Amino acid sequence: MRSYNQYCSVAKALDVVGDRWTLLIVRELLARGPSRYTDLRSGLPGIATNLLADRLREMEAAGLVEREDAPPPVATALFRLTERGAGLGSVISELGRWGVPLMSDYRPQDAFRGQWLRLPVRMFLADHEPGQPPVSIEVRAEDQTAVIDVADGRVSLRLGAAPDADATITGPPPRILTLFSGNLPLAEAEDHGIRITGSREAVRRILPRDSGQAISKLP
Amino acid sequence: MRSYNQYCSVAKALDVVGDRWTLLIVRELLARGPSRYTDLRSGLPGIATNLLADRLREMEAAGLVEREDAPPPVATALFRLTERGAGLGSVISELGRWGVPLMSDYRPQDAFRGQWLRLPVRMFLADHEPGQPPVSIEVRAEDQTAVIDVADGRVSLRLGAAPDADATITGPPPRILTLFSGNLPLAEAEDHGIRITGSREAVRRILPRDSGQAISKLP
DNA sequence: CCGGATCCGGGTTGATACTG
DNA sequence: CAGTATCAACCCGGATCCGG
Repeated sequence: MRSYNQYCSVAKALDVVGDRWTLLIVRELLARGPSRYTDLRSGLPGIATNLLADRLREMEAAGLVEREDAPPPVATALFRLTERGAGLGSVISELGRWGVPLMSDYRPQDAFRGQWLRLPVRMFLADHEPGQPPVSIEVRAEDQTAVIDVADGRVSLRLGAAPDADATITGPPPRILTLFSGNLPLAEAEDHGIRITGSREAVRRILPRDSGQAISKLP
Repeated sequence: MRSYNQYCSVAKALDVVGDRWTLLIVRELLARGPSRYTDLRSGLPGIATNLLADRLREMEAAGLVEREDAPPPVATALFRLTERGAGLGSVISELGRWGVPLMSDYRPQDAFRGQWLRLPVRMFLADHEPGQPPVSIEVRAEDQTAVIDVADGRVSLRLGAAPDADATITGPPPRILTLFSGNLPLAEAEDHGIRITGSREAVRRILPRDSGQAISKLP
């Protein structure tokens, strides 16, 4: 990217991360952890393969990303954030928070990935009964499956299935987001395309208690 | 900007503010308040005039900016942030904080504007003696002049001169930044191109007490 | 299948000139 | 002062190809 040539820390930061796709690559590495090239590509639907390669090189040169050659047997490289790169987490968080109201428009061409739930989970959900034993909740949105683990008073999300989950939540991504943000009472969820099986108590345990104003009301 | 077409609030946010120059226009409106077109242009050195006009139109359409026609006497239009646009303040702050270490490279072609000190002032300076009477400190960096007002335990910056200031700080922008960030002890400042006149007590009152690790050490 | 490199068309940006 | 017009240069997106 061309430099803005301004002696201002915001401009200097944008000189480094202002290129198209750069911050989304950081988002992906934050959400997935160290990733292979191909996994990054699938987590960044729409990116041209040459652009991903270009950006990763630039980000490596800028000290945001490290390329780690895996040991001989696998022979596949991993990309991971450096500490400096991970320092962009707060920027991503604030951008994501600001963008929440925009989630009310879900267009057919919008892609969705399970790991993109990690930020909303951290932002909206909490364990309201930390004393209780751990539970796990499977989330199925579109064709993506992820698992919310609740333990030690903390809520976290991982990719993959959990056949023995205490509950499952199934529905289109925007409905699930609305549910998580506190704008869709659990009681009304089933009327809006959400299906819940198993322990509703487990779900109630982590949903926001007060309705957030985050996402616009349902139509 | 082309949409990323991803159902993720970070991607949606970047769909709106990810274009080149857009966040810097927000920075400028945050730092200066409602501004005329020409003032924006001078606060965004390097921007092409057609791009500024384009961006302002897009930002108006996106609800970030309002165009206010001033009352008859002046007959000049002002651009101001909407509440939604001002909500980007935390994004700008985090970007600016992340960019602080990059301020160690000051290149000859880097432009500088007095209002760009507003973020560093808010980030680094504080009134350590809130009980004392108000003071004002004039800052001269490059050809820019600004005034730091200290009153009611708060520190703020405004553009313009203060002939009756209690103290003045003069020096190149990077040295002043280093001083503000706590990485240049006041005692050594004069050896590094900083000139201070008037009450050093007034200056000491607002400088950080502990040396921050923000900006890299001096060469 | 993984991890890119190369090529090309089109859209965006940048610089400058010009205008009400 | 507040933009519009024009055009060249650059960047991005999409497709294709290539070596392990």
